[in-house]
Amino acid sequence: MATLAQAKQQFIEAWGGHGSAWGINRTMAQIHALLLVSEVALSTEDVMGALEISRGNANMNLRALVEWNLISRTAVKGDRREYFMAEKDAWRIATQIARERRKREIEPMLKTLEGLSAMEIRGEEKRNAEAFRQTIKNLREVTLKADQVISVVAKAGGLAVTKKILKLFVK
Amino acid sequence: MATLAQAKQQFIEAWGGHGSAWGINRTMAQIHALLLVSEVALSTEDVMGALEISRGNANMNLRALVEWNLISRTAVKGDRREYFMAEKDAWRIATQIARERRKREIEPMLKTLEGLSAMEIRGEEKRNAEAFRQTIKNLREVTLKADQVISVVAKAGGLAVTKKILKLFVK
DNA sequence: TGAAATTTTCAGAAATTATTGAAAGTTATG
DNA sequence: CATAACTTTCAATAATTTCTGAAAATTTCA
Repeated sequence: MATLAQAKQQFIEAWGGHGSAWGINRTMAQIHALLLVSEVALSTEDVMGALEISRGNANMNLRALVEWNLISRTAVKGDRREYFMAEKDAWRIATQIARERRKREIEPMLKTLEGLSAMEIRGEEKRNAEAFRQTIKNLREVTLKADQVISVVAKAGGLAVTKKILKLFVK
Repeated sequence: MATLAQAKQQFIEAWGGHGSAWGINRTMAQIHALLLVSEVALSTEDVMGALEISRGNANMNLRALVEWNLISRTAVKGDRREYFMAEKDAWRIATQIARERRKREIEPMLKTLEGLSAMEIRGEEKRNAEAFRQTIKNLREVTLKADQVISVVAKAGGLAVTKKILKLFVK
């Protein structure tokens, strides 16, 4: 039987580990976890202390989390320091992550594929050039659909709506 | 105006770059790209030559791609070497990647969250423990839905079906 | 079976990415 | 406006990941 502090610690470590699986670094994910399970807003110093990391590291990753819209800066009256608190709504966390990853992974890929589509190819091998062009076109089309699936889900009204939609497709 | 070879080269480099954005390493993505735009199956030597990489590197990443089900081994008669060819159907490529990432990113996260859910927490701070438990429960629920969304799409009959489904939700 | 061809492994090297800590930069307040 | 409080930057370093190349293992075929 664990204490609350131990359970939180375990969550922070696990979240840190998973973070690296989906493209954000361990420390950023750990800070996110720490704030997710903190009852109060935390200062940079608090984060440094809790995770035993340097000021520079804490600062850089807090800023990144703010950019991802997963945490926000907040003021504590009578204190000049900046405090941070996490978005706690799981649905918003998920859609925010989806949005951000879409921006980082899918959009650049679409740009690349569109660039290649627009490219004119000189040369003799008409048949091969055509096959290449078709491969790119198909990849682009599928990537675009993935993009749309993510957009639709990220814009859906919330978990309840998504559940209903899913029910239509899951037997 | 580019030659076909130049266009392919550009695709290989771009695909390599994007690969690292979604968790597979540059070389693995480049090999995948190379095979995607190759008209014929290629041997390990061919891949080493085309991308100027070592045998060990080529071998390891070809095997990883086979594990991801993005390429397959194939035989060339009269040749004892193994040859590799890529799945060219864009829809299958996408669903295969989705499946694999779901396995690597979502499943472990669900395991973690379930473990934490099952954990009994001792201690005085009933209210705080309850809030923690609720946070985990919500994260788990949303992760599960994400899992299902991916499953549904990955099992859908193909691009055409997905397009139709999407039309119901995109104005 | 045995020798040649091919594939796999893996320890060390190289490349990349993350972290530190101290200095520079900013901002608030007496 | 001077100084203290706090935040940001960044060059050096550490940690991690990827790659190489040669040796070991496996497979094929005469």
